[in-house]
Amino acid sequence: MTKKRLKHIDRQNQIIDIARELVSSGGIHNLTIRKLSHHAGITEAAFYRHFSSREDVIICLINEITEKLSKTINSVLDVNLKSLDCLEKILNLHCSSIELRQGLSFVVILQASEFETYQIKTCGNNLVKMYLKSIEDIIYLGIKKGEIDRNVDPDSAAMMFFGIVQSTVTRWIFDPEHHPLSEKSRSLWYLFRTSLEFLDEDLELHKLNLESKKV
Amino acid sequence: MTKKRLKHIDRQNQIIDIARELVSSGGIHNLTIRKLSHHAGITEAAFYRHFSSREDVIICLINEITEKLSKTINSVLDVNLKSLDCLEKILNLHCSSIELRQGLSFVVILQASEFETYQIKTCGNNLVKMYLKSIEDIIYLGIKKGEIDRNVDPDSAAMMFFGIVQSTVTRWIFDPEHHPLSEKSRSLWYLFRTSLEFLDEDLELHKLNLESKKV
Amino acid sequence: MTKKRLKHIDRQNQIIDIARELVSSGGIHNLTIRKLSHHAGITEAAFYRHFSSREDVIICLINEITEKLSKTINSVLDVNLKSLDCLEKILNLHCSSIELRQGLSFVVILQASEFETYQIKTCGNNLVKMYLKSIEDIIYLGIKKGEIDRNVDPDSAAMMFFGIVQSTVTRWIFDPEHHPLSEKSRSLWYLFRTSLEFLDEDLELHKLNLESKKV
Amino acid sequence: MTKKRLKHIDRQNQIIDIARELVSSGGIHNLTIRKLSHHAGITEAAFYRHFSSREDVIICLINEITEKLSKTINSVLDVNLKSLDCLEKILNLHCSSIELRQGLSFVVILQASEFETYQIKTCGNNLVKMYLKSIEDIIYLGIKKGEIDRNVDPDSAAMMFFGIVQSTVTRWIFDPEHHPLSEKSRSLWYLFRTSLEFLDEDLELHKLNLESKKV
DNA sequence: TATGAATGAGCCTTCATTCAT
DNA sequence: AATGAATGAAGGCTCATTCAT
Repeated sequence: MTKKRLKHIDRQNQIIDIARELVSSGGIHNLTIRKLSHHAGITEAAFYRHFSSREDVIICLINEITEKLSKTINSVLDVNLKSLDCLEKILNLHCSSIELRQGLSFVVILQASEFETYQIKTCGNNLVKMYLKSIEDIIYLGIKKGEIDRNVDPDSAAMMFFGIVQSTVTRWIFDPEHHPLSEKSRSLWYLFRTSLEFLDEDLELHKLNLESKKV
Repeated sequence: MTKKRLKHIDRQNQIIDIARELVSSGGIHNLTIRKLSHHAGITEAAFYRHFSSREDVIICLINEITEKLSKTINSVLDVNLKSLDCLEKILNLHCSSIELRQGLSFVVILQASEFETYQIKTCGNNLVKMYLKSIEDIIYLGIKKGEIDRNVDPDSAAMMFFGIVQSTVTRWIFDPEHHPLSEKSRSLWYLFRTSLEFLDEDLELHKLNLESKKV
Repeated sequence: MTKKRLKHIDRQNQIIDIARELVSSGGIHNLTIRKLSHHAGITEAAFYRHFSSREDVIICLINEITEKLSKTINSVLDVNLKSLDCLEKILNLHCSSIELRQGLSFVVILQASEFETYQIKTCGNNLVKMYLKSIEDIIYLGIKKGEIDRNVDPDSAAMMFFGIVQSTVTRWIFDPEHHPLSEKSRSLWYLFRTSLEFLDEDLELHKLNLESKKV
Repeated sequence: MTKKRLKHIDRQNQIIDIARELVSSGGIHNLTIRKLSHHAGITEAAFYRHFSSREDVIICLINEITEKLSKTINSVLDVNLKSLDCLEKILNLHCSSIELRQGLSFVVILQASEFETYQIKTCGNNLVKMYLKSIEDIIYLGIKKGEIDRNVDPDSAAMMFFGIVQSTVTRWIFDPEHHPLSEKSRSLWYLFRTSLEFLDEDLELHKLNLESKKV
């Protein structure tokens, strides 16, 4: 075992990682101090050196997910893409094998926290709020840049986007073989985009229309 | 206690009702035989006269929800409405206080079953499939009747509809006060409808376009 | 179901038979009122019409076994055989498939009752005493008739006979395939007989010896 | 309570000892985690620090008995005695108050394991096999050394020896006062010895016979 | 800093038995 | 003569957490 004598911060991160895996694979009540400790190669008592309670781990886990998710979204934003391409990229990232392997997607952890203590719920709430706000901002920008129909309500669109992610994950969880995450998300994406932009042919007509109005 | 000596069927229904409340208010691991029995005013041993196991209750609960949901959807279909109006009605029903009070909505129970035993998961899967199929059928009909754009993929649209319900419920659970179910669902609905039908102005342009092409 | 509405006595016998099977196949704590009732096709409450308690059934079972065993031994005695041939017959009966099928042999039920209530233990004690007494009587007769060495202590010999049955059954229970009841009992029987009678060659010498003494 | 905070190995041994007593005094279904814990002065939860399950204790108990029994037999063998004297010593040890007090004799534990799980049964089977093999070896040696009749089948003789132990214990359990273990075993032993060796008088005749044949 | 022993509350489930109908 | 509903005690076991060493 080379895992012994890790620094405090490293041990914490290790435990958080294990926590993510446990929740992903068996729901939040698969997250027990025993399993956490055993997987980390420490005693149950030693666990309490690094976290004050089970609640503490869950909160840290959610916060870490919030941060990572925020970073991921921001990294996509850095690239100078159209708003819709940004959203498409984000959706693809959610469905990528990478995110799945390292924690199934934030959706699962989020749902898991729904009925926990007040503090945990608050963290879950922050995660939702942060996520929706980020998506909302992208859509708002898209409207400003004329890429998205100005009649679209950014908040609702963000909710819808989140709904796509959620329903896709739910379906996938219940029947992983028949519903690969990536496939369905593609056709859902086209539908979603349709609701935001003008259909291609309509768009052209739209432009013509606008031009004729100008004249 | 005046509740003593109920008939088998009545006790079963009573227990299912309590089960629904317990899951709604505290997630599936708030559903314990102890709580179930105490709320029903019987001993834990007596519980086993009416259900063979904890799993049994959950399965019955999910099946009952599946049935009720199916009936609800069918009852809406009976009325000879446009497809989109049907869907709107269904969405409103999901958000109505009635459904909430008697079980928070099927979404919560569904999510709760994700990490339970194989049998429970199977029931959950049936619930999702039934629901999506019902919505899909309505959309398919709408396309046939020319009320919905024929380019729309019914399956994806159903998923999107389900996503709307899910994200709305999730948000509401985390912050019930700031996000009353009914309000948000309204604006989400308009967005959803837009993605299925032709936007009004575009529709006209569309017609014009078609006519000009004819000429 | 034609089993319903049996006469009291028939129902009792039926239950005793089921009890025997349950104990034989799973030890005495496989004998539960639930299993007894279900196998008999009656409710648990109805069981108490025929027996006053679980203890009652066990006592009746042991008594019935005591009676049957006594009859079996007596039936063998009727035939006018040599004492040793009687014992051999009895041993073979214990190992016969018939007795096994209808209750594995009294040995198992006997052992099962070792740590039950005082009353049950008393019945078990009666069974042992009756059995040993019967065997003892046969041996005593054999000595009187000059078929068995007069130095043999009938009580001890009976115990030894009982020991053969017990150890054979024990071995068989733990490894039924490698130790068929009938095979081993045969060679054990020869060994036992040797300890009672004179070895053939010695017997002849013995006779010669006696004759020479007479002269 | 002054017994608190024992070391793992000590607690384990203590629990095994209690287990032996419980089984001895009330059969295997008197061995409950509750009783085990109470007698050990710890909580039921604490029990699980030292054994993984009830099955685990039973297996450990049987294995420990197997080891001790093996050691006992081997210690007797060390002394350079005649085979028959060895067996007599072993029989006496089984009946000695020492072994009784510390676990009633292996016979009871053996019978207790008959209807338990596969793993427990396997351990019981090992115990029987080891015991019979040990006795068999002693008898085989006796035959080789000319102390035991060469016509004797060692396996059957071992079974017979085991049978003596079993029937003696059974009788004693059902009626401890009227059947002290030691008394009966003595006369049984003589009978058993007779079946292995030549009767004294016959032996002399035998010798004469042999001599006359030589002439 | 880490461990090993222990706790108390809770889990699901089965048992023999009772009693009103 | 039988049923259906209920009981109280006990079973094996897991949980998050504490504390002396």
